Amino acid sequence: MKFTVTMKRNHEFQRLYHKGKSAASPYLALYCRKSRRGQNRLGFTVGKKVGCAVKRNRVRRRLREIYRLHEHELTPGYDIVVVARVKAVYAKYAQLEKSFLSLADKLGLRKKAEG
RNA sequence: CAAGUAAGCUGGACAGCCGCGUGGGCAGUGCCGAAAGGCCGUCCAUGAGGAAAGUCCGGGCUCCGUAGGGCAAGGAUAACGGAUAACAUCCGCCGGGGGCGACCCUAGGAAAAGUGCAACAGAGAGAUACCGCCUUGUGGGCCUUGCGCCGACGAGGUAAGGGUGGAAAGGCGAGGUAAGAGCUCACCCGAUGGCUGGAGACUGCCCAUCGCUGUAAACUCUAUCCGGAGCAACACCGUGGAGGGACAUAUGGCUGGCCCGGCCGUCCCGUGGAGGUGGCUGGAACGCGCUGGCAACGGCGCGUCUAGAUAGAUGGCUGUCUUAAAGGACAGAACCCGGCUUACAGGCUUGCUUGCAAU
RNA sequence: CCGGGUGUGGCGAAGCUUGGUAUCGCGCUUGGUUCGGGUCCAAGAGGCCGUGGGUUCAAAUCCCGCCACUCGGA
Repeated sequence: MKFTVTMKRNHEFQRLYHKGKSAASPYLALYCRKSRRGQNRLGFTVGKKVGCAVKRNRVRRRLREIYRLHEHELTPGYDIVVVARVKAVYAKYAQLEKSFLSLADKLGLRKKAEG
């Protein structure tokens, strides 16, 4: 992921939950906030409620893959947090992908489609 | 063939494209840096489990404490013999229980060291006479006048029978007796001691004595074992900050109109928050062969190196094959080992038992 | 990684130490009182004591395994 660093600190997540814009679907919740950097910062939250370690890992890996494949479509300069909900465990990859893209559209993160 | 029982194996394979962690190589006069080095690119190798889980035991390792050891407290374990670094694990075996059987289950020391508890029911729960049975005394009733029968009150004997209970104090039979009673006898059961066999627990067509409620996963007693904490241990580096010392306290800067006042420097020592590095994987290791042992397990030889992350690397798409199905069994290393417990779609192998059929 | 606590009618709690009858408050149902409702009075229903085993004559209670929730420390 060329234009992205990961977010690790708890207080960074807390700031986004309180001050960022948000959008939600049955599978995911998305928080974002504009920053002054030239690159995006990305964080994932997969709570214990989702399931055991294997299930949490599977969801997180799928979400990271979705982000990686669509990174070039997003406008840089945002902090983004993706929160997985309980239903995400039972969702297929395509459903998660569709859900993520529609949420990104809602928050205006995607570049205008060119051509 | 069906039903069952025990043990073990497996937990998809291969290929392509994009992407990730670790280790190594190469290259660009690429980028950052004073340098060491780091980043980017590319190639190669490698990359979760049988339970990695729960964190229930045992050990290694590290630190703390301790001259060395003992006692107490607290905790754990509990037939016997062995295996092991050790264990509450494993193997063998004994006793008890279940099953037609293969086989399975078993916290299995001491109740005669002492204390406690045993509700309700029942006459009575180491203690007993409620009903009953028997003997006898007193005073009645009846008529068939007898060594008669009936019931009442009292004194005593009895543990056979009744009912209660989880349990009534060895069981059954015979003798015996007023009625009864291990009171006596035969058989059986149990306990203790001796003898026999066994390494031992234990055992027996043996002998003697005795007949004792249950509960210790109630307190307790006996024997054995245990110092405490845990890789967020621990060691090192450590912008800043707080502390101490040395130099300088002249000039300068900031606050300020000016004076007074306050703050600001460099080096060393030491503490050590955030963060970083080590600890970090070669080990009671794995595979094969030979060998000792009934087995657990041990010995010898040869070969192999096989995750090491730090918000945490295995994902996405596609094809082929095996398959009834792989799309969705259970499930993700976090210092490392030995066990235990729990979860698990299915598939496969072997031994044994019972039943049916055929030979 | 280490250590502790809780689970009992619909809700909140006692009972567990020292085993034998599951109790209390609110709520619920029915009846009465009232013109009607509340209050009050009387009666009643409702609990595999989280789950699976074991010890015991007998387990909510004692012991072991598991599940869920929760607290503390490094």
